[in-house]
Amino acid sequence: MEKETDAMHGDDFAVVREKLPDEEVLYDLAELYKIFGDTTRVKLLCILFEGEMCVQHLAELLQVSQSAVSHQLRILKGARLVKYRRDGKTVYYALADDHVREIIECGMEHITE
Amino acid sequence: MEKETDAMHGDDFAVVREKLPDEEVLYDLAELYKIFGDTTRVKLLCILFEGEMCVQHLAELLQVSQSAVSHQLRILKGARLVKYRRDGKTVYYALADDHVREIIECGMEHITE
DNA sequence: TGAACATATGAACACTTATTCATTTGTTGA
DNA sequence: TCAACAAATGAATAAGTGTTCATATGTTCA
Repeated sequence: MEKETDAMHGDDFAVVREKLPDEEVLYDLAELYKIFGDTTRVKLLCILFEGEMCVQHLAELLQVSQSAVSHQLRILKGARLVKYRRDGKTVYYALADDHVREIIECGMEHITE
Repeated sequence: MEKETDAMHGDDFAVVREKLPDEEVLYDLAELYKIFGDTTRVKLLCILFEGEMCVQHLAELLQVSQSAVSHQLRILKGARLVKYRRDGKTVYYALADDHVREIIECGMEHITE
């Protein structure tokens, strides 16, 4: 019985392991979601749905310090979720692409079900 | 000029605030993504794509302790991302619905682009 | 009932992370 | 060039999180 059970597990494991994404992909996936897992960052991204905005205004809208926003924007930038352009002294941030929108909308569906 | 700028900001803010999801929704959204933002949990969910599995086997597949898996399953259960059924001494976990699959696939697209 | 097994849970610890504060970098206009 | 402003950054701190270890709960079978 024990032998049979072990064999069965072996097979199951092999099948599942085969279909499972690579360790690295799963790690990157978790890292991506980690970025969305913060209220400040999610708010930033949602605000940018409406178009580009400068750091100061983002801070005002979010009611957090300029420094805090800047730190978070750095993280979003690092994950290529936002892009930016400089116009004189001010820097305008915008969504990098529509993936961001899709990901957030996908999560929204689960929330508002 | 300063007055005009302030007025503009006021309008912008009002427009953006109007379209922005409620504070509570954004909080819940971040909480949801926070759950996906851990390698162990993402792996658990991906494994469950292939069907239900008991705690012990999940632990073996993930190479983590039974306790660790159990703790993480508790979190997934709390977020209604997984469901479970008891059969004797063993408990089998499975995905709660297809939302989970969609959310993970959505993130995958961003990774593998 | 009690031994054996599967799972769940609580406390503790190490590690990560978001914000704040102080400072620096970069840009404009006088 | 220098003062004023916008944004970025580094260090420090406080709060949150995942794992481990020990133990409890729940179930089966002798």
